[in-house]
Parts: sequence; C-alpha cells; structure tokens
Amino acid sequence: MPKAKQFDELEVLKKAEKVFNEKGYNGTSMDDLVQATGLSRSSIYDTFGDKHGLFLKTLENYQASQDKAMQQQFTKTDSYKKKIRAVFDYMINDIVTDKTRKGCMMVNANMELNCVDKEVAEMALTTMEEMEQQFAMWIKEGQSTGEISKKFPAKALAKNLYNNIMGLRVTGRNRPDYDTLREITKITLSLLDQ
Amino acid sequence: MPKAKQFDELEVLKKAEKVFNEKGYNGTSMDDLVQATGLSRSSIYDTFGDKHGLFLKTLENYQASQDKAMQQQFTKTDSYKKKIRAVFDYMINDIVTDKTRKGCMMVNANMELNCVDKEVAEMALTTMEEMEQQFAMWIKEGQSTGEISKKFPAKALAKNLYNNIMGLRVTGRNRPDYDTLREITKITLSLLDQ
DNA sequence: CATTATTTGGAATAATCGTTCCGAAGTTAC
DNA sequence: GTAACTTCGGAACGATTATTCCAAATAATG
Repeated sequence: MPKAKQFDELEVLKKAEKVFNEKGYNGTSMDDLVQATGLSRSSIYDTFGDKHGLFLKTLENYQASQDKAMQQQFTKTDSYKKKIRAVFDYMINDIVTDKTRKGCMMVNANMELNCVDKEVAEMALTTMEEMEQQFAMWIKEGQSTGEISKKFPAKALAKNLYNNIMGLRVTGRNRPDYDTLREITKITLSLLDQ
Repeated sequence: MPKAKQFDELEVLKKAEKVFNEKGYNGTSMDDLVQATGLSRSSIYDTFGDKHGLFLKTLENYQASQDKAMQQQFTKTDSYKKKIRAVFDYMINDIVTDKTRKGCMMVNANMELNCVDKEVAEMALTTMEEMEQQFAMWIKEGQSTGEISKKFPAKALAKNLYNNIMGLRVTGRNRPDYDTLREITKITLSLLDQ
C-alpha cells in the first residue's frame, strides 16, 4: 500500500555523518542536514524523529561500520600481535585518508556532548570497554603462546593500547601525518615485545 | 574619570571556561554566559567583543593557567624523568578532581571546532608542538645523563608521550578513575626505562 | 558640585533555530 | 479506477540565537 521511501537510509546516514562530524552536533543546523542529505525536513523528521534521533542513528551507524571495517582487517591474520597492529594500521589509515580532517565521530561526539548527553556518553563508554576487552583477550592469548611479552598485565596493557588509539584520534586531528603516526605507534607496540 | 569595571576579568574567564567546557562552544548561549558570569550582555560585548572573542580569550587563559600549574609541578625536581612523571601526575590529578568531567578545554575546543575555526585549530597545534618539544628536550637530556633509555629517538618518544596524554584526556572523560589512569601511565612511562 | 567618561541592565532586533503542518504526488490493494 | 495510505516539498510556527542600542547609574576629575 505505502509509497516506498525514495532514499536509502544508510546513504543518508553517511551524508549526515559528514556534516555532523565537520561541524559538531550543535554546530549543524537542520538546514545543513537538509542540504547535505537532499531530503526534505518532513522526510527527516518522519524517518528519524528529530535532530537528536538522527544524530544517534548516525553515530550508531558510524560505529557499526567502523567495527566492521576493522574486523575485516584483523581477521586476515591469526597472530594476535598482528591483529593488534592491524587495528592501529586501520586507525592511521583512517586518519590520514580523511580529507576534511573531521576525525572519529564517536570521539568528537563524546568530547562535545559527554556532560550533557547521557546516551552519547554511554555509547562512548561501551565502545571503549569493548575495544579494551578485545585487546585484553588478544594480549592474554598472545602471552600464552609466547608471542606477546608477559611483562605487563593483559588488562592494563589493553587499556594502554586503547589510550594510545584515542591519542591518535586527537593528535591526528592536528597533524594527520602518516610517518609521525607510524612512529608513535611503533613505540607503543614495542610494549608487546619486551 | 571612568567608572571602574565592576568585575575581575580573570574571574569572569574562569566562570566562562566552566560553561564553555561543559556545554561546548556552540552549545552555550549568551544567556548561559550572562548567567554564569553574572555580567550583563553589554559588559560582555564591551569587554570581549563577541561570543567568539570571549571564547578565544577564555581558551588562552585556560591554557596559560594550565601551563603555569604544570610548570610549578615539574620545576620541583631536577630529574628529567621525574619532570615527565610530574606532567603525567598533574594530568591525572586534573582529570580525577574534575567534578563535572568537563575535561581539557583545549582538547574539547579542538575536537569540536577544528574543521571550522582556524584560530582554535592553530592554538591546539601550537600547544601540542610546544609540549612535544619540551618532552623531547627532557628526554634528550635524560638520555645524555643515562637517566632515560636511548632505545627510542627523543623526538619520537616525545610525540608518543604527548599522544598518551591526549589519550588520557579522552579516556579519562569516560572513566575518570585514578587507579586506571595510573596503571595506563605506568606502562607508558616504562618506555623511558628500558 | 558639576562635568565627563564609562559601565551596566534590560529592552529591542533581526536572524536563525528545531519542529510542525498541510496539500500535492505517488504507490499499492481491492 | 477508486480507496487507503505514505512520502515529500515547502510554507509557517514559536522559541531561541547573537548582537545592538539606549537610558540610568556610577565614579573620577576639574
């Protein structure tokens, strides 16, 4: 019965992501979103509720595709150390190929809204905990096979690695230079070796 | 002849800092600032030009007092390794004693406005370069006295340290837990020892 | 004490904000 | 082909935005 939607929701979310990420949540207006997505106001409100709903959907979609893309990288190898390196490589590539320097939407959203938006704050916390747990698992496995040094407790080292990734998301915003980011990462990953 | 200003400019900047930092630049209205500072609109515009001018002044003042407070910590010792540790300790303390979890204004401002505000982007870049250079100097000195390991090039290690500090400013926003931040830092600083 | 210079509070302004609403267009089911 | 329902464009809404302006208050100088 109904008329089909004339747009692909995921494509719209990708376009919204770009604007939200370049201008921030409070910095982007509904006009910006109408222009960027090509949709009319009514379609946006009908599909996503309101601006905040669209933002949350966009953020979820961003993190999901980020997770998926990363997974495609680290499943290429069975080595735990190489899985970790693959995550860092993915991040560096993501940063230096980002033409507009808009950075990671989850980090940006969290830094802008952490104090005033519980949902965003919780998503950021969950993302962090999941990644840390993933790292911890790999490190523990790698330590048991002897591939990774036992010098540091797995959980602590995992948190240190994630801390470094968040660092890249900040410093990479100021200076998205491939060689520098690799240099930084090389030192961080040496922690796995000693 | 003139009637003296009825307020202390620095105190006003401190109050503005709190609001800007909790709500972000675009998230805080002039009404918020009037309420937070206790000043009238006219006084704000007369003294700081406009909202953006006030923000920049606030950000400059924040960084200056941040630098000063940090300096008071690391000048307490002559050991280069301890100077570096003092910076990390200062950061951790700054994070965990921040009741509202508002984080570092320079990082927040940069993450929100990097794409759309050249002045903020440049301030953030300068802040990073200065801190990295400071670290590099200390590391170089420490390496020459044997206090710090020569395993890594001073400049690269300096960038890694700053990267970790930026990490703390992000992860500390999600989970401002003293023990965790110390755990992370302990591993990072072990890079100086090997 | 009067004059001059400045601050200050609050009203006023124009623009922009997020959101709602309605009529026209379109699509499927009967 | 008609009925039922949805999407969609754009006008319209009230609220909020940053900013301006002016009269009243204030303080230092002569």
